[in-house]
Amino acid sequence: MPPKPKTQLERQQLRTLIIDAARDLFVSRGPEAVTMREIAKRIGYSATSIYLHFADKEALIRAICDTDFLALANALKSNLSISDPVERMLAFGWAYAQFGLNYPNHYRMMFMTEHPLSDPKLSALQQNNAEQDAYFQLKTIVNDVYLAGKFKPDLTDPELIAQTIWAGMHGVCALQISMANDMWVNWRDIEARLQMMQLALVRGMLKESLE
Amino acid sequence: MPPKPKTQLERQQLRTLIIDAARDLFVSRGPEAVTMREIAKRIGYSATSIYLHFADKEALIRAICDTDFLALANALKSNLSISDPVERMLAFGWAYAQFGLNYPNHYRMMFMTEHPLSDPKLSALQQNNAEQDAYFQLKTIVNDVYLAGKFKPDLTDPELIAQTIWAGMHGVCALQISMANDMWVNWRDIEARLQMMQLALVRGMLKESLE
DNA sequence: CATAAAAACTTAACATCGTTAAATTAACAT
DNA sequence: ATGTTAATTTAACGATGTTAAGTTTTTATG
Repeated sequence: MPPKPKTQLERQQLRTLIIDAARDLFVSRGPEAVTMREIAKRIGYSATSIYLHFADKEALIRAICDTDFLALANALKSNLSISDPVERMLAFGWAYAQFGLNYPNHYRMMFMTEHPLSDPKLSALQQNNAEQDAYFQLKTIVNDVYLAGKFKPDLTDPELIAQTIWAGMHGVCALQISMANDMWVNWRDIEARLQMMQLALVRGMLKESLE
Repeated sequence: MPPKPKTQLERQQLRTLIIDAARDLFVSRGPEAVTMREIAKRIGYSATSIYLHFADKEALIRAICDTDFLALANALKSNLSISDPVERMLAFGWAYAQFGLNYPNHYRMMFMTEHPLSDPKLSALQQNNAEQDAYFQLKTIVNDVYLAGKFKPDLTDPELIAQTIWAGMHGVCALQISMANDMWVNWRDIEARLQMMQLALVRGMLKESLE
Protein backbone atom coordinates (compact mmCIF):
# COMPACT_ATOMS: atom_id res chain seq x y z
CA MET A 1 0.00 0.00 0.00
CA PRO A 2 1.18 3.49 -0.68
CA PRO A 3 3.07 4.93 2.26
CA LYS A 4 3.32 8.64 2.92
CA PRO A 5 6.98 9.06 3.84
CA LYS A 6 6.93 12.83 3.49
CA THR A 7 4.13 15.05 4.60
CA GLN A 8 3.02 17.99 2.54
CA LEU A 9 4.72 20.33 4.98
CA GLU A 10 8.06 18.57 4.73
CA ARG A 11 7.90 18.78 0.95
CA GLN A 12 7.20 22.48 1.20
CA GLN A 13 10.10 22.93 3.62
CA LEU A 14 12.59 21.27 1.31
CA ARG A 15 11.22 23.32 -1.54
CA THR A 16 11.85 26.56 0.27
CA LEU A 17 15.22 25.24 1.41
CA ILE A 18 16.21 24.88 -2.22
CA ILE A 19 14.81 28.29 -3.09
CA ASP A 20 16.62 29.99 -0.25
CA ALA A 21 19.95 28.38 -1.11
CA ALA A 22 19.58 29.26 -4.78
CA ARG A 23 18.41 32.76 -3.97
CA ASP A 24 21.41 33.22 -1.74
CA LEU A 25 23.83 32.18 -4.47
CA PHE A 26 22.04 34.24 -7.10
CA VAL A 27 22.36 37.39 -5.00
CA SER A 28 26.10 37.50 -5.44
CA ARG A 29 26.64 36.02 -8.88
CA GLY A 30 23.43 35.91 -10.86
CA PRO A 31 21.57 32.85 -12.09
CA GLU A 32 23.70 32.00 -15.13
CA ALA A 33 26.81 31.69 -12.99
CA VAL A 34 25.22 29.36 -10.47
CA THR A 35 24.89 25.66 -11.24
CA MET A 36 22.32 23.14 -10.10
CA ARG A 37 25.08 21.01 -8.58
CA GLU A 38 26.31 23.95 -6.53
CA ILE A 39 22.86 24.74 -5.20
CA ALA A 40 22.42 21.08 -4.26
CA LYS A 41 25.76 20.85 -2.51
CA ARG A 42 24.85 23.89 -0.47
CA ILE A 43 21.89 22.11 1.08
CA GLY A 44 23.53 18.69 1.28
CA TYR A 45 21.49 17.07 -1.46
CA SER A 46 22.31 15.69 -4.84
CA ALA A 47 21.66 17.84 -7.91
CA THR A 48 18.96 15.57 -9.22
CA SER A 49 16.91 16.02 -6.07
CA ILE A 50 16.09 19.53 -7.16
CA TYR A 51 14.24 18.05 -10.10
CA LEU A 52 11.84 16.37 -7.69
CA HIS A 53 10.61 19.82 -6.79
CA PHE A 54 11.21 21.92 -9.91
CA ALA A 55 10.76 20.91 -13.51
CA ASP A 56 13.98 22.61 -14.58
CA LYS A 57 16.28 25.50 -13.78
CA GLU A 58 13.91 27.98 -15.34
CA ALA A 59 11.11 26.83 -13.04
CA LEU A 60 13.42 27.28 -10.07
CA ILE A 61 14.29 30.76 -11.24
CA ARG A 62 10.62 31.54 -11.59
CA ALA A 63 9.98 30.34 -8.08
CA ILE A 64 12.77 32.57 -6.82
CA CYS A 65 11.27 35.46 -8.75
CA ASP A 66 8.03 34.79 -6.92
CA THR A 67 9.70 35.18 -3.55
CA ASP A 68 11.50 38.25 -4.83
CA PHE A 69 8.29 39.84 -6.06
CA LEU A 70 6.89 39.24 -2.61
CA ALA A 71 10.00 40.77 -1.06
CA LEU A 72 9.61 43.79 -3.31
CA ALA A 73 5.97 44.24 -2.39
CA ASN A 74 6.98 43.98 1.24
CA ALA A 75 9.77 46.49 0.89
CA LEU A 76 7.44 48.98 -0.76
CA LYS A 77 4.26 48.65 1.23
CA SER A 78 5.29 50.92 4.07
CA ASN A 79 5.06 53.81 1.62
CA LEU A 80 1.35 53.20 1.20
CA SER A 81 0.69 54.89 4.52
CA ILE A 82 2.20 58.23 3.53
CA SER A 83 -0.67 60.65 3.67
CA ASP A 84 0.04 63.06 0.82
CA PRO A 85 -0.59 61.27 -2.50
CA VAL A 86 2.23 62.96 -4.38
CA GLU A 87 4.71 62.42 -1.58
CA ARG A 88 3.58 58.81 -1.48
CA MET A 89 4.19 58.38 -5.19
CA LEU A 90 7.65 59.91 -4.99
CA ALA A 91 8.72 57.86 -1.97
CA PHE A 92 7.38 54.72 -3.61
CA GLY A 93 9.37 55.30 -6.79
CA TRP A 94 12.50 56.02 -4.80
CA ALA A 95 12.13 52.86 -2.71
CA TYR A 96 11.56 50.83 -5.88
CA ALA A 97 14.83 52.10 -7.32
CA GLN A 98 16.69 51.36 -4.10
CA PHE A 99 15.47 47.79 -4.22
CA GLY A 100 16.74 47.43 -7.78
CA LEU A 101 20.12 48.94 -7.03
CA ASN A 102 20.60 46.96 -3.81
CA TYR A 103 19.75 43.63 -5.39
CA PRO A 104 20.86 44.00 -9.00
CA ASN A 105 21.01 40.28 -9.73
CA HIS A 106 17.47 39.78 -8.52
CA TYR A 107 16.28 42.90 -10.28
CA ARG A 108 17.85 41.61 -13.46
CA MET A 109 16.11 38.29 -12.99
CA MET A 110 12.76 39.90 -12.26
CA PHE A 111 12.59 42.71 -14.79
CA MET A 112 15.43 42.45 -17.29
CA THR A 113 15.15 38.85 -18.42
CA GLU A 114 12.51 37.48 -20.72
CA HIS A 115 10.74 34.51 -19.19
CA PRO A 116 8.58 32.07 -21.12
CA LEU A 117 5.08 33.47 -20.57
CA SER A 118 4.60 34.79 -17.07
CA ASP A 119 1.06 34.05 -15.98
CA PRO A 120 -0.33 35.03 -12.57
CA LYS A 121 -2.30 31.79 -12.61
CA LEU A 122 0.98 29.89 -12.34
CA SER A 123 2.21 31.94 -9.40
CA ALA A 124 1.62 31.48 -5.70
CA LEU A 125 1.24 35.25 -5.43
CA GLN A 126 -2.16 36.89 -5.59
CA GLN A 127 -2.57 39.46 -8.29
CA ASN A 128 -4.19 42.72 -7.19
CA ASN A 129 -3.39 41.99 -3.57
CA ALA A 130 -1.61 45.03 -2.16
CA GLU A 131 0.44 42.84 0.16
CA GLN A 132 1.90 40.76 -2.67
CA ASP A 133 1.62 42.67 -5.93
CA ALA A 134 3.93 45.68 -6.24
CA TYR A 135 2.47 46.63 -9.60
CA PHE A 136 -0.95 46.83 -8.01
CA GLN A 137 0.53 49.10 -5.35
CA LEU A 138 1.88 51.35 -8.10
CA LYS A 139 -1.46 51.42 -9.90
CA THR A 140 -3.25 52.28 -6.68
CA ILE A 141 -0.84 55.04 -5.79
CA VAL A 142 -0.98 56.62 -9.22
CA ASN A 143 -4.74 56.31 -9.29
CA ASP A 144 -4.99 58.14 -5.98
CA VAL A 145 -2.97 61.01 -7.39
CA TYR A 146 -5.24 60.95 -10.41
CA LEU A 147 -8.42 60.99 -8.33
CA ALA A 148 -7.01 63.90 -6.35
CA GLY A 149 -6.92 65.80 -9.64
CA LYS A 150 -3.20 66.43 -9.50
CA PHE A 151 -2.26 65.32 -13.02
CA LYS A 152 -2.43 67.63 -16.00
CA PRO A 153 -5.94 67.53 -17.43
CA ASP A 154 -5.02 65.81 -20.70
CA LEU A 155 -3.57 62.81 -18.87
CA THR A 156 -6.64 60.65 -18.60
CA ASP A 157 -5.31 57.08 -18.38
CA PRO A 158 -3.88 56.36 -14.91
CA GLU A 159 -2.52 52.96 -15.91
CA LEU A 160 -0.62 54.51 -18.82
CA ILE A 161 0.75 57.08 -16.41
CA ALA A 162 1.79 54.30 -14.03
CA GLN A 163 3.55 52.40 -16.79
CA THR A 164 5.40 55.54 -17.85
CA ILE A 165 6.59 56.29 -14.33
CA TRP A 166 7.68 52.69 -13.97
CA ALA A 167 9.54 52.86 -17.27
CA GLY A 168 11.31 56.02 -16.17
CA MET A 169 12.60 54.61 -12.92
CA HIS A 170 13.31 51.27 -14.55
CA GLY A 171 15.32 52.96 -17.27
CA VAL A 172 17.64 54.61 -14.77
CA CYS A 173 18.07 51.40 -12.78
CA ALA A 174 18.49 49.16 -15.80
CA LEU A 175 21.15 51.37 -17.40
CA GLN A 176 22.97 51.51 -14.09
CA ILE A 177 22.90 47.74 -13.67
CA SER A 178 23.97 46.89 -17.20
CA MET A 179 26.10 49.83 -18.22
CA ALA A 180 27.65 51.36 -15.11
CA ASN A 181 31.10 50.19 -16.20
CA ASP A 182 30.73 51.37 -19.77
CA MET A 183 33.48 53.86 -20.39
CA TRP A 184 31.79 55.36 -23.44
CA VAL A 185 29.58 57.28 -21.07
CA ASN A 186 30.66 59.74 -18.43
CA TRP A 187 27.97 58.64 -16.03
CA ARG A 188 26.60 61.15 -13.61
CA ASP A 189 26.01 60.06 -10.04
CA ILE A 190 23.23 57.47 -9.86
CA GLU A 191 21.34 59.37 -7.17
CA ALA A 192 21.45 62.51 -9.28
CA ARG A 193 20.08 60.55 -12.24
CA LEU A 194 17.24 59.13 -10.18
CA GLN A 195 16.40 62.52 -8.76
CA MET A 196 16.47 64.10 -12.21
CA MET A 197 14.12 61.46 -13.57
CA GLN A 198 11.65 61.96 -10.77
CA LEU A 199 11.85 65.73 -11.11
CA ALA A 200 11.26 65.58 -14.86
CA LEU A 201 8.35 63.17 -14.59
CA VAL A 202 6.65 65.05 -11.78
CA ARG A 203 7.04 68.36 -13.54
CA GLY A 204 5.90 66.86 -16.80
CA MET A 205 2.82 65.13 -15.46
CA LEU A 206 1.54 67.14 -12.54
CA LYS A 207 -0.23 70.47 -12.80
CA GLU A 208 2.24 73.34 -12.69
CA SER A 209 1.03 74.64 -9.37
CA LEU A 210 2.23 71.50 -7.62
CA GLU A 211 5.80 71.42 -8.76
CA MET B 1 61.03 30.92 -44.10
CA PRO B 2 57.66 32.36 -43.08
CA PRO B 3 55.08 32.10 -45.83
CA LYS B 4 52.10 34.44 -46.03
CA PRO B 5 49.20 32.23 -47.17
CA LYS B 6 46.63 34.80 -46.12
CA THR B 7 46.89 38.49 -46.70
CA GLN B 8 45.71 41.01 -44.15
CA LEU B 9 42.65 41.70 -46.27
CA GLU B 10 41.67 38.06 -46.43
CA ARG B 11 41.93 37.78 -42.66
CA GLN B 12 39.68 40.82 -42.32
CA GLN B 13 37.20 39.33 -44.77
CA LEU B 14 36.94 36.08 -42.86
CA ARG B 15 36.55 38.04 -39.66
CA THR B 16 33.60 39.98 -40.98
CA LEU B 17 32.23 36.79 -42.53
CA ILE B 18 32.09 35.31 -39.02
CA ILE B 19 30.58 38.47 -37.58
CA ASP B 20 27.92 38.65 -40.25
CA ALA B 21 26.94 35.01 -39.82
CA ALA B 22 26.79 35.32 -36.04
CA ARG B 23 24.92 38.61 -36.26
CA ASP B 24 22.43 37.00 -38.57
CA LEU B 25 21.78 34.15 -36.16
CA PHE B 26 21.68 36.43 -33.14
CA VAL B 27 18.98 38.60 -34.72
CA SER B 28 16.40 35.86 -34.51
CA ARG B 29 17.40 33.97 -31.40
CA GLY B 30 19.79 35.98 -29.27
CA PRO B 31 23.39 35.14 -28.44
CA GLU B 32 22.81 32.57 -25.70
CA ALA B 33 20.78 30.36 -28.00
CA VAL B 34 23.38 30.38 -30.76
CA THR B 35 26.37 28.05 -30.54
CA MET B 36 29.86 28.49 -31.89
CA ARG B 37 29.50 25.29 -33.88
CA GLU B 38 26.36 26.59 -35.52
CA ILE B 39 27.99 29.85 -36.53
CA ALA B 40 30.90 27.90 -37.97
CA LYS B 41 28.73 25.53 -39.93
CA ARG B 42 26.92 28.51 -41.43
CA ILE B 43 30.11 29.74 -43.06
CA GLY B 44 31.52 26.31 -43.87
CA TYR B 45 34.27 26.34 -41.28
CA SER B 46 34.98 24.35 -38.18
CA ALA B 47 34.07 25.81 -34.82
CA THR B 48 37.65 26.11 -33.70
CA SER B 49 38.46 28.38 -36.62
CA ILE B 50 36.49 31.15 -34.98
CA TYR B 51 39.05 31.14 -32.19
CA LEU B 52 41.76 32.15 -34.66
CA HIS B 53 39.92 35.46 -34.99
CA PHE B 54 38.22 35.95 -31.64
CA ALA B 55 39.52 35.11 -28.19
CA ASP B 56 36.18 33.68 -27.07
CA LYS B 57 32.46 33.99 -27.56
CA GLU B 58 32.30 37.16 -25.51
CA ALA B 59 34.87 38.80 -27.80
CA LEU B 60 32.76 37.82 -30.78
CA ILE B 61 29.69 39.31 -29.15
CA ARG B 62 31.60 42.48 -28.48
CA ALA B 63 32.67 42.69 -32.09
CA ILE B 64 29.06 42.30 -33.16
CA CYS B 65 28.08 45.01 -30.71
CA ASP B 66 30.61 47.23 -32.40
CA THR B 67 28.95 46.77 -35.77
CA ASP B 68 25.56 47.27 -34.14
CA PHE B 69 26.62 50.49 -32.48
CA LEU B 70 27.76 51.68 -35.88
CA ALA B 71 24.43 50.64 -37.38
CA LEU B 72 22.64 52.55 -34.64
CA ALA B 73 24.69 55.68 -35.21
CA ASN B 74 23.95 55.34 -38.91
CA ALA B 75 20.24 54.90 -38.37
CA LEU B 76 20.09 57.99 -36.19
CA LYS B 77 22.35 60.44 -37.97
CA SER B 78 19.77 61.63 -40.49
CA ASN B 79 17.98 63.30 -37.59
CA LEU B 80 20.97 65.58 -37.02
CA SER B 81 19.93 67.69 -39.96
CA ILE B 82 16.52 68.61 -38.55
CA SER B 83 16.67 72.36 -38.11
CA ASP B 84 14.63 72.97 -34.97
CA PRO B 85 16.60 71.73 -31.94
CA VAL B 86 13.58 70.47 -30.00
CA GLU B 87 12.11 68.73 -33.04
CA ARG B 88 15.53 67.19 -33.62
CA MET B 89 15.69 65.88 -30.09
CA LEU B 90 12.22 64.37 -30.28
CA ALA B 91 12.79 62.72 -33.65
CA PHE B 92 16.12 61.36 -32.45
CA GLY B 93 14.57 59.79 -29.38
CA TRP B 94 11.80 58.27 -31.44
CA ALA B 95 14.23 56.79 -33.95
CA TYR B 96 16.32 55.36 -31.13
CA ALA B 97 13.29 53.56 -29.74
CA GLN B 98 12.36 52.23 -33.15
CA PHE B 99 15.82 50.73 -33.52
CA GLY B 100 15.48 49.02 -30.16
CA LEU B 101 12.04 47.64 -30.88
CA ASN B 102 12.95 46.50 -34.39
CA TYR B 103 16.09 44.66 -33.30
CA PRO B 104 15.32 43.52 -29.78
CA ASN B 105 18.03 40.86 -29.63
CA HIS B 106 20.68 43.33 -30.68
CA TYR B 107 19.31 45.97 -28.38
CA ARG B 108 19.45 43.47 -25.57
CA MET B 109 23.04 42.63 -26.41
CA MET B 110 24.02 46.28 -26.66
CA PHE B 111 22.23 47.85 -23.71
CA MET B 112 20.71 45.19 -21.49
CA THR B 113 23.63 42.86 -20.90
CA GLU B 114 26.57 43.55 -18.67
CA HIS B 115 29.84 43.14 -20.53
CA PRO B 116 33.23 42.85 -18.88
CA LEU B 117 34.50 46.44 -18.96
CA SER B 118 33.61 48.18 -22.17
CA ASP B 119 36.46 50.46 -23.12
CA PRO B 120 36.44 52.67 -26.23
CA LYS B 121 40.15 51.98 -26.55
CA LEU B 122 39.32 48.37 -27.35
CA SER B 123 36.77 49.27 -30.00
CA ALA B 124 37.23 49.97 -33.67
CA LEU B 125 34.71 52.78 -33.33
CA GLN B 126 35.79 56.35 -32.68
CA GLN B 127 34.35 57.91 -29.58
CA ASN B 128 32.98 61.42 -30.03
CA ASN B 129 32.72 60.92 -33.78
CA ALA B 130 29.20 61.83 -34.79
CA GLU B 131 29.26 59.24 -37.58
CA GLN B 132 30.01 56.36 -35.23
CA ASP B 133 29.01 57.29 -31.69
CA ALA B 134 25.28 57.55 -31.06
CA TYR B 135 25.79 58.70 -27.49
CA PHE B 136 27.84 61.59 -28.80
CA GLN B 137 24.98 62.43 -31.15
CA LEU B 138 22.61 62.49 -28.18
CA LYS B 139 24.94 64.70 -26.16
CA THR B 140 25.28 67.10 -29.07
CA ILE B 141 21.56 67.29 -29.69
CA VAL B 142 20.74 67.88 -26.04
CA ASN B 143 23.51 70.44 -25.75
CA ASP B 144 22.11 72.34 -28.71
CA VAL B 145 18.73 72.54 -27.00
CA TYR B 146 20.52 73.68 -23.88
CA LEU B 147 22.48 76.36 -25.70
CA ALA B 148 19.26 77.57 -27.29
CA GLY B 149 18.02 78.22 -23.75
CA LYS B 150 15.05 75.91 -24.03
CA PHE B 151 15.48 73.96 -20.82
CA LYS B 152 14.11 75.12 -17.49
CA PRO B 153 16.65 77.42 -15.87
CA ASP B 154 17.52 75.09 -12.98
CA LEU B 155 18.62 72.33 -15.36
CA THR B 156 22.27 73.20 -15.76
CA ASP B 157 23.96 69.92 -16.65
CA PRO B 158 23.28 68.94 -20.28
CA GLU B 159 24.94 65.55 -19.91
CA LEU B 160 22.73 64.70 -16.95
CA ILE B 161 19.74 65.77 -19.02
CA ALA B 162 20.92 63.55 -21.86
CA GLN B 163 21.33 60.57 -19.56
CA THR B 164 17.86 61.11 -18.16
CA ILE B 165 16.26 61.29 -21.59
CA TRP B 166 18.15 58.17 -22.60
CA ALA B 167 17.00 56.39 -19.45
CA GLY B 168 13.41 57.33 -20.15
CA MET B 169 13.35 55.96 -23.68
CA HIS B 170 15.44 52.98 -22.66
CA GLY B 171 13.05 52.19 -19.84
CA VAL B 172 10.08 51.96 -22.21
CA CYS B 173 12.02 49.84 -24.71
CA ALA B 174 13.59 47.59 -22.11
CA LEU B 175 10.30 46.82 -20.37
CA GLN B 176 8.74 46.10 -23.74
CA ILE B 177 11.53 43.73 -24.75
CA SER B 178 11.68 41.83 -21.47
CA MET B 179 8.16 42.03 -20.15
CA ALA B 180 5.78 42.40 -23.09
CA ASN B 181 4.39 38.92 -22.45
CA ASP B 182 4.02 39.39 -18.72
CA MET B 183 0.37 38.91 -17.91
CA TRP B 184 0.62 40.67 -14.57
CA VAL B 185 0.53 43.93 -16.44
CA ASN B 186 -2.20 45.17 -18.70
CA TRP B 187 0.25 46.81 -21.05
CA ARG B 188 -0.83 49.86 -22.93
CA ASP B 189 0.11 50.16 -26.59
CA ILE B 190 3.87 50.52 -26.98
CA GLU B 191 3.57 53.57 -29.19
CA ALA B 192 1.32 55.24 -26.61
CA ARG B 193 3.89 54.49 -23.93
CA LEU B 194 6.71 55.96 -25.97
CA GLN B 195 4.68 59.05 -26.78
CA MET B 196 3.71 59.48 -23.13
CA MET B 197 7.33 59.26 -22.05
CA GLN B 198 8.42 61.86 -24.56
CA LEU B 199 5.56 64.13 -23.63
CA ALA B 200 6.31 63.87 -19.92
CA LEU B 201 10.03 64.47 -20.36
CA VAL B 202 9.60 67.41 -22.72
CA ARG B 203 7.01 69.02 -20.47
CA GLY B 204 9.12 68.35 -17.43
CA MET B 205 12.38 69.69 -18.81
CA LEU B 206 11.54 72.43 -21.27
CA LYS B 207 10.32 75.89 -20.34
CA GLU B 208 6.53 75.98 -20.17
CA SER B 209 6.17 78.26 -23.14
CA LEU B 210 7.56 75.60 -25.46
CA GLU B 211 5.28 72.72 -24.60
C1' DC C 1 8.00 -9.10 13.22
C1' DA C 2 8.65 -9.69 8.30
C1' DT C 3 7.84 -8.14 3.79
C1' DA C 4 6.22 -5.83 -0.25
C1' DA C 5 5.42 -1.37 -2.37
C1' DA C 6 6.47 3.03 -3.23
C1' DA C 7 8.45 7.43 -2.21
C1' DA C 8 12.97 9.80 -1.62
C1' DC C 9 17.25 10.07 -2.99
C1' DT C 10 21.79 9.06 -5.31
C1' DT C 11 24.91 7.52 -8.76
C1' DA C 12 25.75 7.00 -13.78
C1' DA C 13 25.21 8.50 -17.88
C1' DC C 14 23.88 11.56 -21.98
C1' DA C 15 23.95 15.32 -25.02
C1' DT C 16 25.63 19.72 -25.61
C1' DC C 17 28.30 23.66 -24.75
C1' DG C 18 32.71 26.64 -24.89
C1' DT C 19 37.30 25.85 -25.39
C1' DT C 20 42.17 23.77 -25.95
C1' DA C 21 45.62 20.36 -27.71
C1' DA C 22 47.10 17.54 -31.16
C1' DA C 23 47.05 16.31 -35.82
C1' DT C 24 46.57 17.44 -40.67
C1' DT C 25 46.63 20.10 -44.85
C1' DA C 26 48.43 23.49 -47.86
C1' DA C 27 51.57 27.22 -49.47
C1' DC C 28 55.68 29.50 -49.87
C1' DA C 29 61.22 30.21 -49.78
C1' DT C 30 65.13 28.06 -50.66
C1' DA D 1 62.05 18.73 -53.98
C1' DT D 2 61.76 19.90 -49.32
C1' DG D 3 61.40 21.86 -44.97
C1' DT D 4 59.01 25.58 -42.43
C1' DT D 5 54.93 27.50 -40.97
C1' DA D 6 50.32 29.37 -41.30
C1' DA D 7 45.56 27.70 -41.68
C1' DT D 8 42.37 24.51 -40.57
C1' DT D 9 40.31 20.36 -38.70
C1' DT D 10 39.61 16.45 -35.70
C1' DA D 11 39.79 14.81 -30.92
C1' DA D 12 39.30 15.62 -26.61
C1' DC D 13 38.41 18.03 -21.95
C1' DG D 14 35.76 19.80 -18.38
C1' DA D 15 31.38 21.66 -17.14
C1' DT D 16 26.48 22.09 -17.54
C1' DG D 17 21.41 20.89 -17.49
C1' DT D 18 18.95 16.93 -17.49
C1' DT D 19 17.26 11.86 -17.63
C1' DA D 20 17.56 6.84 -16.65
C1' DA D 21 18.72 3.43 -13.74
C1' DG D 22 19.73 2.00 -9.34
C1' DT D 23 19.66 2.27 -4.05
C1' DT D 24 17.98 3.44 0.34
C1' DT D 25 14.30 4.45 3.47
C1' DT D 26 9.72 4.36 5.14
C1' DT D 27 5.39 2.38 6.21
C1' DA D 28 1.04 -0.36 5.61
C1' DT D 29 -0.22 -4.84 5.80
C1' DG D 30 0.51 -10.49 6.36
